[in-house]
Amino acid sequence: MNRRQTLQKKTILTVLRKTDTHPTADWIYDEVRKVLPHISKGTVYRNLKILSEDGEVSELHLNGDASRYDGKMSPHYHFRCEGCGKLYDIDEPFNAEIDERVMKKTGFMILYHHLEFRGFCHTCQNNKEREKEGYINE
Amino acid sequence: MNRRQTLQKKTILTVLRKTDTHPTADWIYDEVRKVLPHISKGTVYRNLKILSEDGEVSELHLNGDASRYDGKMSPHYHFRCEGCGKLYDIDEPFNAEIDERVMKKTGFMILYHHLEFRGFCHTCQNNKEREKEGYINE
DNA sequence: TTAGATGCAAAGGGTTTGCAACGTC
DNA sequence: GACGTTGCAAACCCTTTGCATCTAA
Repeated sequence: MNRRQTLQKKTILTVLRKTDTHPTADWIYDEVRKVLPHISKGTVYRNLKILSEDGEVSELHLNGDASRYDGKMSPHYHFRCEGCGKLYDIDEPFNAEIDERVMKKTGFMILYHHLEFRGFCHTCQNNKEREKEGYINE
Repeated sequence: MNRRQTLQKKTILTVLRKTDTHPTADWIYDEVRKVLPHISKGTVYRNLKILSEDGEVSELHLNGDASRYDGKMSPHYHFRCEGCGKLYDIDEPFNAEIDERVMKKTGFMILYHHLEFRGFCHTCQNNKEREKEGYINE
């Protein structure tokens, strides 16, 4: 099962590498269609799966909605706002020792870890303030 | 919008508290049906969402499959085996300071964080060994 | 009494898949 | 030429929802 280099796959990877966001398959599909108008969603999904298996991108399963994909492969952490759902990269030093420590303790072979912070971003904190003050009601 | 205590909700919570696994809604549905044979899946989903909103259980979005629910509410970490997909609780001290630190650095209001280790469990490590030795082929 | 909860079934929505045609190696 | 890949559409499957009925408070 040897992988082939297709225009579709290359374009998907380019799109993903070019953005700083963590797009959904749907967004990627729209973006790729600007270059390859006839690409199908199935192809996008198939390639995202392949790229993820090959370690070219990572698939993030963060909430109940659609998967998101990350073209930034250096280890880094995330922050998700529970107000607006936006995902941010966190510039916090990656802790490599913790894998080692847990590996020793558990005997599991640990390859990496995901760390995600949850809370409210600046905008949503402000909105909460305004809610409290009575400007916004639900 | 006042919450009511129903037999369905109580049973779901009991089932979830009694297990050490991280079951899917479907497994919970089957389990609850042993006691309440006429409960519907919609009710299970609705209650899981309510319990999760109320902080009684937590909903884990770990991979592309179905959501899993965790009745253990004390903060703890997870390990997911990439071989068999099994999820384990990790007995590693919960790091509360890191929230504080990232909060100061970013200005985000951080409430909590999720940490998940990935790799291979004991069984799957052994299987990989056997694969290498040629006993298992793909 | 009344508004929240249930059961049922249908709809939703992201993702996967079967298949014939196509393109890469 | 062989076989991995594509486009298309239908199928899948987990989850949500509308609605009449029921029930906890």
